[in-house]
Amino acid sequence: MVKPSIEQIADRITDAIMEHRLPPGSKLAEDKLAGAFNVSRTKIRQAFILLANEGLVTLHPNRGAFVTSPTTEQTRDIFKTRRLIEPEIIRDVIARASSQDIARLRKHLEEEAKARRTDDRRRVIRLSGEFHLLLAELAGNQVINKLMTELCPLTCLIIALYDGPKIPACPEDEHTQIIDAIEANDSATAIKLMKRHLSHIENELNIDAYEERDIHWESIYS
Amino acid sequence: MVKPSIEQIADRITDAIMEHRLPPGSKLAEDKLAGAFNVSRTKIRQAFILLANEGLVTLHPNRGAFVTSPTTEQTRDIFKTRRLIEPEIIRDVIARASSQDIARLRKHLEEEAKARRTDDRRRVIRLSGEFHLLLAELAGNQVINKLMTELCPLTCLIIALYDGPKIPACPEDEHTQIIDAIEANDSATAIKLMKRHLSHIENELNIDAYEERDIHWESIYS
DNA sequence: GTGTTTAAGATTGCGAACAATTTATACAAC
DNA sequence: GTTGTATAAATTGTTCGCAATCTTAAACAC
Repeated sequence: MVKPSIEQIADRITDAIMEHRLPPGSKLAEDKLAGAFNVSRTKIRQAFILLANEGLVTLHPNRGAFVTSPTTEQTRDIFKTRRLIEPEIIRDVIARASSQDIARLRKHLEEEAKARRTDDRRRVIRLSGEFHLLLAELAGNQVINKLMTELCPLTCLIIALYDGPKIPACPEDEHTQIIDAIEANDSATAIKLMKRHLSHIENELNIDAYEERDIHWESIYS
Repeated sequence: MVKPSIEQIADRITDAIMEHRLPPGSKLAEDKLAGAFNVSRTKIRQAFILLANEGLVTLHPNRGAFVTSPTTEQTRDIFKTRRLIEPEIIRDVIARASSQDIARLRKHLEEEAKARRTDDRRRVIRLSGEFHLLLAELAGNQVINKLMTELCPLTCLIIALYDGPKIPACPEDEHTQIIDAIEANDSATAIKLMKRHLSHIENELNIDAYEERDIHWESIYS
């Protein structure tokens, strides 16, 4: 049995967070994870450093690692950034994507639809996020791609925190419409749909219910 | 003597890279750094993980950590991303910045000018980068701010690799003009100037081999 | 019953020691 | 002079143990 690398450990934890198996606020005990992955605590700590740098995990000194609970400010910043970046991704995809790439996107849509039909909610959430990751990959900008690989899991975390009773992460047909517009080289429409899509997700969140999560102690005791 | 945190170690190394005291390709030996910072190798390795995640350092398994030598593709992606993001930063700064914030920017321009007058080239390079970081900070978007704190040192690295014979990282007056336009709430002009500014930097680069120098750790981290 | 103090237990932070791997050196062969 | 190989040295990768800190629980006072 070969031991996993730090990145592999971080990826496994990221997957668990994206699928909501590790809800926001979960304690990540070093010993438990070291046992689960069959490695020493050192490697777990190193994986935590990676995850903390991406914002998925928050480290409290001497107290341990916890799955981040994004604040409303972070939520706003994340969606604002995605609305800035993903239109650019679409422009690049339209400029660069081959027919094979479009086929990959279509295949991904199939996977999403299948997961939806079988009511595999966790899989739906992850695949919805990975649709945006696939687009970022096809755009061919490594900097933006890396940024998206951080923002997508964070968005999943936000959905876990704030999502309404029956909201599926991303409405399926919106993804399909975006790909239709991309395939038609209609960047204006694709960008408009993407922006609307992101706004849909953000607006479906009921942030008000959880406003107590980001309390400004300074303003209270000033 | 209090021991530095992982982040402080990473920041010190980042500073050294930004000031071109650690040129691209430099080997970062764990023992040497552990001695320089008076900590165990464990913390140095953790700092490396942070720096590698930001792209400043490249880890070669069993061979060690090296200051990254950005490729031409990475250079293109970094500048493309900055041209996308920094106009948005300017919009936000114009929308949010107080007169105090403008004063901070003016003060920074003073610092830059002073470093230029005293021919402190390393300081000029770093301050030029930090001007963009200050703008990002004032924009108030933590996601974008974090991205810029990664892209700026990388840009310094690129300048170290590819800069021409006598190009000062950023022409001084361009920064001043951008602030003038921001203070006048003229976002169109400020954005145009910023894009032109970034293009200037990118276009001044010439693709040449870099010269590897010997590094004296004691003098750098005394 | 509520709240405080104290002690035991558990967890994290750190560094030293050991193992695995690479790099440097010496030397022989061609 | 170069190439190849074997050995030694140096460096990285990992584990383990100990100290510091936090958490829990029990004992105690009110």
